[in-house]
Amino acid sequence: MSKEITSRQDDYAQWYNDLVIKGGLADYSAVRGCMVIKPYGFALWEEMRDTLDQMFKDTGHENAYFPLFIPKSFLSREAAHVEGFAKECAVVTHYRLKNDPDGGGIIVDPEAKLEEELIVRPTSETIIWNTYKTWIQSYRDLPLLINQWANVVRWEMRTRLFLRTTEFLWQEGHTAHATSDEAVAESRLMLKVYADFVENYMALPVIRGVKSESERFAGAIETYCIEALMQDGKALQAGTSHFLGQNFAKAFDVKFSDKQNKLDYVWATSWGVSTRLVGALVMAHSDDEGLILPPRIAPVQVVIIPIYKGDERKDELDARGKEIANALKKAGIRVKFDNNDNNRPGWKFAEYEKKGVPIRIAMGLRDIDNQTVEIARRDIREKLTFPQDKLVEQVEKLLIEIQQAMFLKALLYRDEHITRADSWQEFEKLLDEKGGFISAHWDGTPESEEAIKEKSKATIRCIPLNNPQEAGVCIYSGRPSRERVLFAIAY
RNA sequence: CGGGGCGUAGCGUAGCCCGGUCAUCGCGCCUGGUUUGGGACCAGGAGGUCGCAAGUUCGAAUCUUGCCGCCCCGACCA
Repeated sequence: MSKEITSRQDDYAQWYNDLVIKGGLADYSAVRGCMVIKPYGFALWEEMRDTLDQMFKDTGHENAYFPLFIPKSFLSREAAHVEGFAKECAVVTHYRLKNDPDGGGIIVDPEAKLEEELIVRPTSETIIWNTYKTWIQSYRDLPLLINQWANVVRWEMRTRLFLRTTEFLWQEGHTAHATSDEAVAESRLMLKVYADFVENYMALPVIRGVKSESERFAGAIETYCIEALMQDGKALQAGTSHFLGQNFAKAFDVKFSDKQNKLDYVWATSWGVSTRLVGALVMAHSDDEGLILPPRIAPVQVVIIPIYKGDERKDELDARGKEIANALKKAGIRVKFDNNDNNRPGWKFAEYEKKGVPIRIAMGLRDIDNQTVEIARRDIREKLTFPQDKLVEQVEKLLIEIQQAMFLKALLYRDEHITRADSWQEFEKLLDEKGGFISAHWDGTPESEEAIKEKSKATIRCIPLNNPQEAGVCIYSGRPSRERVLFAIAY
């Protein structure tokens, strides 16, 4: 990313929009705040989704599906929850349209008003816990470990492609447990799953932590989160896992009999990641030439581009290209052989760079004669010539190398952008000039947190897990503090 | 919902101050040909109620008023 682009916020927004749109991931739609995810973008999401889905299953979870609509009364059962979501709900009030008797178009039939309005789910805790009530009677029914892949709607005031759209795709896990400890362990386990996925597949280092009280999920006792850093120095919450205590069990009256036949409310967790992860990927890894996708989740890992000379030996080039593509495919590599003759090689090079394909293999007559190919790495934009034999091994090795290099580059950037501040002046100066995470003492009160947010726009992103205890004074209030927490301007 | 900017062909735009061959240019698209190692070239062609509505005027993309939509910033948030 160039200096000029980082220097101004609106240019950075433009840079990001261009990456998403020109990279072929998504477009704005006719509906305000919603986006169309294009085939390439959806293929990327599918790679991420399928990987996560397997990780959930490997940790004992099952998929299910719950309704899109939530009766209004459900939402009000948990007080903090309703407060958190009421302001951004889409509401269904009618179920029929009719022709306008005054001519012209079509109108909502006033006679088709619903007795109880339906809320388009902003999240599914309420409808799910209403269901769990009928599923859980005994400790033998526990733990209940369910995930759903779904769309949700939150009527946000301002939207951004992938990062915040009115409708978005996500997964939400909702589990029920016999003990508090078990539920806490579950929410921590899922945080680990998320962190592993984002770091190992998305090549994006994250900080694991817990949210402060005021940043907590509406209805949670504890919110665990992973926080990533974007190239403009702003933080992005990449995933959350909540320990819900017995709040939802109480609100929806979900009790179980333990081994001693004693009735108790169950303990709950919920956890989710969304298509926002795609946005994180784009912002964290791209450069001015376009997207850079990490090999492990790139929908196309290798693109092969033949370079023709008229019709001369075209068949030979095609045959050899397909052969190489098949060999790579057999090794489990996602490969595309692009011999579309409508575009010239230079155009294709640029196009696949914009799409972030990790490896490009170019092959012309020169290569056929020399038994070589040209391999170009997207991440460091390096071109090298390799012999065709052992190409599969070479590509496999390179994909791993790229994955590692991308993670290390992001890690280096992230670590360089965690800075300690010991005074308010230092804190403001860092926010203004450097950005990133700022590690500073905080007195632990919501009042100081709020005042800091008000004055600096920075929020507490998290209190890192296993945070070292260290005596100090709050950068805002001057009162004693036991530990540093991470502040940042966030998306 | 506040502040800023913008709506002209599929996309990006010039023209708007100062009303009158003015609907500009680039990309893309279609046809034919030559091409293909970093976004090809030549020739020909299609595509527009200048966001919508009203007003001023002999005459409006251009001036006035109202509306609609979009983007960016802020508040809100994953």
